[in-house]
Amino acid sequence: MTTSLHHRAIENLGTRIVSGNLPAGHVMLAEQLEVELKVSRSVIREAVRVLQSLGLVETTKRVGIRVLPPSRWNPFDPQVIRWRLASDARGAQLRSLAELRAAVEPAAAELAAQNAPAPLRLELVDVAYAMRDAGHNGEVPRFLELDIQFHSLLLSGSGNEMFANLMGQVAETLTGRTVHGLMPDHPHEAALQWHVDVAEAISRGDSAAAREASDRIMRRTMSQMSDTWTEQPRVFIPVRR
Amino acid sequence: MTTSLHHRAIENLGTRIVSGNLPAGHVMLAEQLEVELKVSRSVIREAVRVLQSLGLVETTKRVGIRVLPPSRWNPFDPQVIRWRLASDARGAQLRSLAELRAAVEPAAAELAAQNAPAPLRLELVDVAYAMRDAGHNGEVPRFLELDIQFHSLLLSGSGNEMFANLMGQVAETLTGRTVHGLMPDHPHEAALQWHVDVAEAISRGDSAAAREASDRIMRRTMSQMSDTWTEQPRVFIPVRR
DNA sequence: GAGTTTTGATGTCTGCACACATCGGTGTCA
DNA sequence: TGACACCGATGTGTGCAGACATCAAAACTC
Repeated sequence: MTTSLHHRAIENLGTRIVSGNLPAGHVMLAEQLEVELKVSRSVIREAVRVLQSLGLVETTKRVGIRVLPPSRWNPFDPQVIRWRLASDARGAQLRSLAELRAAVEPAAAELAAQNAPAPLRLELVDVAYAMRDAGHNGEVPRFLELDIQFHSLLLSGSGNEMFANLMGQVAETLTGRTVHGLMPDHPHEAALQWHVDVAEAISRGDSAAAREASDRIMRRTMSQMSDTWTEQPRVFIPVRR
Repeated sequence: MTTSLHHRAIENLGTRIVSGNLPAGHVMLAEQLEVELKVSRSVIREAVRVLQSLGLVETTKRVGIRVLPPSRWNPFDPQVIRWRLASDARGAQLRSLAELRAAVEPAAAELAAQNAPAPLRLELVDVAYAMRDAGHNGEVPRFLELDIQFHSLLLSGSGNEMFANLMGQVAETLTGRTVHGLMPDHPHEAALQWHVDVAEAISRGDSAAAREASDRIMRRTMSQMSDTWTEQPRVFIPVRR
């Protein structure tokens, strides 16, 4: 009752498709889904429309509802990301997000140093120092919270709405990293200082220093996580012409 | 006739919302939309469901269909990007995409040098040299085509499906740049060589050189376009806690 | 001001007509 | 006789109309 029926239908089909349970090329009939999910046609139709806009299925007359291959999915949609994180491809999704983050955050730091509003800069500095303290004291949950806030502020301060939109996904990777025990109780001392460096550089408008310090953080986290990813298969999306 | 009714309804409402014609907070009634667009209720409902999944509207009982502020839109959705490119915010959208591209492409080049399949590397080299020739001969349309192909191959070769998915948007920015007369008839000589450098570096698996050459290309294009963007207002998305 | 009732919009279900892609049969021609 | 083009039957999504259920905002009562 808490969520609407069509929403539940979307979740059901979305998770099954992304998990590979419903493979690409598999065709379903609207009528069959009605009885399977025990909902009416209108609910099915609304759910299919949303899945269609996400690139997960296509509908063809006289054929039915066909599941599309992963290369057609919208990899930036929050729902698709969530479903992938809940599937066997969780590792590959985390790597993709981490690579994206590693590319974007230094650029965001550079832009934030140029454009961020003054209050945001001040808050960023406060959070960086609070992070350092929490890290020294081994307060893991508080450190995670501040870490998410720091990187959210950084992305938001870039003034690029696409960068800012990655906040949610970044939070996923950070929490995922701590939940999976990939974070030590006491974060690396240099990394803590680099966060402070980023905040201070942004605060004084030094875009080059901000980018460089952020880049250092990203390179460290990437090298830290790369060990666990080597076995993840990479997917090459063909070029559409 | 070629497009379905619900698709036309999505286009109609999507363009009007993104253009600001239907401002944030504006509420509509499904019944009212039926008569306005002269379609049945089911068409309206399916369209609203899709717009809801894009974060453009929310539905509340007893209130209606409320338009959400831009901070809630999904800035990575291809439809949203297309609507923004067709609106007054075209400049801001192009800048966001260019900033994203500038951040991602060097990282993609680095990854491609490590992971790209052999045939893709060869094709990339061919395209780079073809680009250089087309640039020297002032064949503008052919150059644009090859330019798009080059950067598509690069992103695709990274093996990161999120990077690869930016192909379409990158094509938009490149065509938009030439259409708007921002491209000279004879591209910068050094830039042409940098493209070759990227391809060669990827071909021989030199990830550092690939990143550096790609970074040079990006820095040049950004500085080239920055003049036209200075007047575009930046939007700061608040941090959600 | 707190609790209750009313109200009005979305949410869900159902039956029907239509459009149209696919498939198989029919007819024509070589 | 065989190959091919045509064409109608069939099945499925698409669109429509109307009914009832649900639930939260708003009005009302105490």
